[in-house]
Amino acid sequence: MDLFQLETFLAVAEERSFSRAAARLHRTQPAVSQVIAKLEAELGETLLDRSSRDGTLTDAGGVLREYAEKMLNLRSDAASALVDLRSLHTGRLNLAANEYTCLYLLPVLDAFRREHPRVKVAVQRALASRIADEVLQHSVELGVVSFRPDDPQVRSMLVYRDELVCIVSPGHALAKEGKASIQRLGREIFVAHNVASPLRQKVIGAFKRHKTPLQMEVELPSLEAIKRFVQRGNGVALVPRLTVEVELESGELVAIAVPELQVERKLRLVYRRQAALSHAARAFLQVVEKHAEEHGDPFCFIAERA
Amino acid sequence: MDLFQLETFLAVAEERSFSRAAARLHRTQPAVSQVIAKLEAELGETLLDRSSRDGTLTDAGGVLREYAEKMLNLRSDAASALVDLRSLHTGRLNLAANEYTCLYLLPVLDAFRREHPRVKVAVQRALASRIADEVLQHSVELGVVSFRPDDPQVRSMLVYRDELVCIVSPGHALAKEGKASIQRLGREIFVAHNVASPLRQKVIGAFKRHKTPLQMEVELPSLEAIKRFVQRGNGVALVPRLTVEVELESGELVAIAVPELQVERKLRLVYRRQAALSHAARAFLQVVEKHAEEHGDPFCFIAERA
DNA sequence: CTTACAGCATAAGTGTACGTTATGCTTAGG
DNA sequence: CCTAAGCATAACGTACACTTATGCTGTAAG
Repeated sequence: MDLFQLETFLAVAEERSFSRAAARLHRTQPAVSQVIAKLEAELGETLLDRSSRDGTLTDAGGVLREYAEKMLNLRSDAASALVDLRSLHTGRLNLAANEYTCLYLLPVLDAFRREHPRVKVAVQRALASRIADEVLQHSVELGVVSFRPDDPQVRSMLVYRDELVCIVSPGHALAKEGKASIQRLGREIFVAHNVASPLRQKVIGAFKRHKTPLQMEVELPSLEAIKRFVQRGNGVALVPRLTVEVELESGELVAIAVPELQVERKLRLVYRRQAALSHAARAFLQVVEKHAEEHGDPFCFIAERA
Repeated sequence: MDLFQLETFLAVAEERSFSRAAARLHRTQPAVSQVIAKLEAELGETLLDRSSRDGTLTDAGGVLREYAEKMLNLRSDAASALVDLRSLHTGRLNLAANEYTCLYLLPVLDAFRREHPRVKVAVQRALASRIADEVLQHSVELGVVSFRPDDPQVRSMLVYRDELVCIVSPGHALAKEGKASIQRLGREIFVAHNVASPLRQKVIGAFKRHKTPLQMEVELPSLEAIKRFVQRGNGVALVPRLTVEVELESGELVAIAVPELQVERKLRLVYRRQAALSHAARAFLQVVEKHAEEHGDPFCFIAERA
């Protein structure tokens, strides 16, 4: 029992004639006869009442007709579901990002949603160290990380350049100056993020190189908490510029240039392989490219390892 | 997109491997590869992520899988529905009979229902003259009539011999005698059925042949009414024995033998063609045969024009 | 790093099966 | 009784799908 046979059978049942069905199917009458005969032989049932000459179905034919209609409907449903998927009228996009890189996603997601409003988007918060694994295990399709993953199965694409920026409250002694040496910073209380990250190591390394003591006596669990703490006039913090853009703009926080501490952060989209991605994910990559092109620096899009 | 392709696709999706799917389908691995490749080409979509080597589906593959499962389930549902039909676990039997011949059907229907309790039965009351047409137009599959239809498309089978019997009430003058000549009957009031039927013509003809006047002054619309009327002591009536068997047994009515009025009634099942009948109808014919064999005369089954 | 193996793709050859044209059979209508 | 319509059957060619054989790629082991 095949869809091809059922299609032929339904045509005969609807046209109430072998010859007319053949015409409709752009085949000859014997072809139709043979298909029906084979189907009947396979099922062990007569499907059409030849004696009546009016193409009436037998009881078995009537039963089969219902199922045949359902199956053929499902086939066209499936076809249009695939078209929907391709044209992004449906679909789902699973992303992973950590607290900080998540911020990068927001404007891109905005653009993506505008272009493909029917595609569901889910951003899952994850530790940066685990994102590559999640991509590999199909938990998510795309992830945002701030370092190049070493697993060769994971492709990545540079999507954003960020930098660490030293922030103080507007009322802070350093705020007026607008810059400070690393030695000067050493006299301040450092507010740190209490997650082990490559960022943290870089900062500690820089201080060590300049033989400057680092007073890291306050550790807070979220960037939001760090910002609020600094804003109240408590010490200084080194955070990705992306996370404080709004506050720097509004003057709630002030950035201090520290020549010895120019730490660049490269954000990358990581994914399995272009071909293995869903239509939604591929479309997302396109939006990212367009977004990068439109915004230029610091949204400097550089394709690496395409 | 064919069920065969979908079956292959589902096997691969479930086994998460082309090779294992091939083994399950008793085919070789290249065969599976080719089927999938062709399906993908036809749909213009990659269905399986080859890079992952763990047989994961792409988004299109995931969408297709759902539809494929539904379709294949429908196919097996259809197959078992046909088996149900064949084994008479389902089905429907439409019959037609008139007021009188309906009585013949009752014990047969009883036997049929005992054998095939899941088959629905509907007896439609119809005028004898229209039953052959209804059979031809597929309104019903089987009909019971008391004459051989002349339409060559309608097959018939003799299933029962009945006779006309003259009935009077137990208190009637003729009841004691148990028999009467046609001339004697001529002196009685005849209660007739007010439907034009071949039966009626036969009776009138017999009286004419014996040059006996026929006092047909009461016409009633149903056999039930005629029986009740005669039972009250009003005249006599000629009715099929089948319709008064119960009353003759219980003594509510008395049969009078009339040598000149021996009218035999042959009941026939009419139908289109054996091959065009539903499983239920064919089973019904078998039950009729068995019933006739078991009960012998007057259930004398004679196959005519098989 | 090299090798071996696992797994899918590709190629070439073969058989089945479906399509075609030609024709026969059955039934309805003139 | 003859003709026409409609389905079945026959004969034949082609195309598709299965097979075996082999290539390619990525992964794991030596």
